[in-house]
Amino acid sequence: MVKAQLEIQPIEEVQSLKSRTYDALKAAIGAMKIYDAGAELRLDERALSLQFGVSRTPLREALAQLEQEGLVRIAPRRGIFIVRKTKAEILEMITVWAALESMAARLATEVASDEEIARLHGLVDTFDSDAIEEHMGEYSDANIRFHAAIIALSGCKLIAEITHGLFTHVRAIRERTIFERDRARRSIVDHKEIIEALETRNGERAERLVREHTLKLRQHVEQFVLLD
Amino acid sequence: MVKAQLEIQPIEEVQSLKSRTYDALKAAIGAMKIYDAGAELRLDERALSLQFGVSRTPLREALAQLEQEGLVRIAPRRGIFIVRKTKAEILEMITVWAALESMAARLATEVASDEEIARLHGLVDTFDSDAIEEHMGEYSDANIRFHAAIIALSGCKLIAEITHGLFTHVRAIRERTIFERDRARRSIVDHKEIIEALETRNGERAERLVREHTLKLRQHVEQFVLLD
DNA sequence: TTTCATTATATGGTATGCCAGAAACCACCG
DNA sequence: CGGTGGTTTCTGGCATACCATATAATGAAA
Repeated sequence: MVKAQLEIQPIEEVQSLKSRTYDALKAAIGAMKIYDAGAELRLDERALSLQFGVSRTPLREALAQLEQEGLVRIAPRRGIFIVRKTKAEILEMITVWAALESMAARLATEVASDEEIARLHGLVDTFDSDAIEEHMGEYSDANIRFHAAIIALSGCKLIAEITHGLFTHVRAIRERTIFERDRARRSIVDHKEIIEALETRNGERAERLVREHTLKLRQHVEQFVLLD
Repeated sequence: MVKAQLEIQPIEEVQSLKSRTYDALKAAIGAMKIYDAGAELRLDERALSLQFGVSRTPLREALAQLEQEGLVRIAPRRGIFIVRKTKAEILEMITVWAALESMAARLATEVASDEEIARLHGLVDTFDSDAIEEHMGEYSDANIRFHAAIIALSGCKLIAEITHGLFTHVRAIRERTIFERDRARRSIVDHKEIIEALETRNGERAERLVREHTLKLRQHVEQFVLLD
């Protein structure tokens, strides 16, 4: 049915080539298996400018932003390289994640509505029962969504922003993670406990559970992920 | 005495105009009272390029980085504006700070040496006794150094990096903070407690004290800082 | 005098060309 | 055959010119 009134939609804000190039580059880097042995980490400005169909100027501005964000390193007169994070750096990222998400959980107990918290159940129940093994691939995504949901519940945009930035880096090593099947199951138990703490508005407990849960991940990565 | 062998020293790594412009711009913005009423928030590319004596290209790359960092906003065809953070955003930054520094304190109890922790005393004892009122200006700096020291003790570079970035924004409102004289005194008490928790390797307590201390600051800013 | 359309101008966006440094290549010499 | 010095080439750094759009200025019509 066509509405009687004008369909006003935000004018197609044609973004600048710089920002579009930025997005495209970021996506391309994200989709790349940069930790594989033979991975080509060097970026060629002129080649990229041809591939994207833009001149080097907006491309370079996009690269400058990616450099600021830590995704690439620009070596003057040497080349532009995709940055491989060291294992130590990944561990630090997870540590920061633990700090931020646990704070988010605490905030959530103060500001989130009962309905919002209840909605978390939908993000864990999906993987109840024994179907876990078959959905291991999906588990990781669902896992991420659960944690993102808690952060959203805190209402703190900055925490969401920072953790999202961290995720960009961390997910690149996801494929190098050896998921023992038991981890997913234990994880779900943790998640349910976290939800319960949120529901009972127990800020201290929610914070602690989230922190410990994420620090478990850190330890797991430290033990089982091969890097460097 | 002149040594018999050549004095090799790292060659003066002349930074690119882009990065030098970035530093200069960041410093200039930092030194500016951007929250004053009549503050000129608009930046003129061509004027800046003349003032810095560089062309617009490296200047724009520096601006792109500052935009990524959230210090300026580039409105296509409209202008480049220094970003004023809203009070809500400042509060979020302090919240993140609390989360990260409290995690840093926890880490410090695990990895810092006794000597390193002992050195913290030097950062609070300075303002012992009643000399506080006269040094109110310096207090703020010393305060910052104390917190930075704890973060350094954690050994987590990423926490240091992120909080440093936050500080860039937060210090801009420092001059708008009404410091009741009592706050500094209570602050010192808090600091001493924190040191004690670190010395006794009480991670839980150190984390809690730091969090509560910083959240006090948040509440103080919420109550007494005028913005927007 | 006010308003609206037109024009001018200012400002950021993009493309391009040249420059300098670094690396690769090569020829010459030991 | 290996190493050294010179030359070429490749790549990023920078400057500049031009373009597109937003805004200001201007003037004509109501």
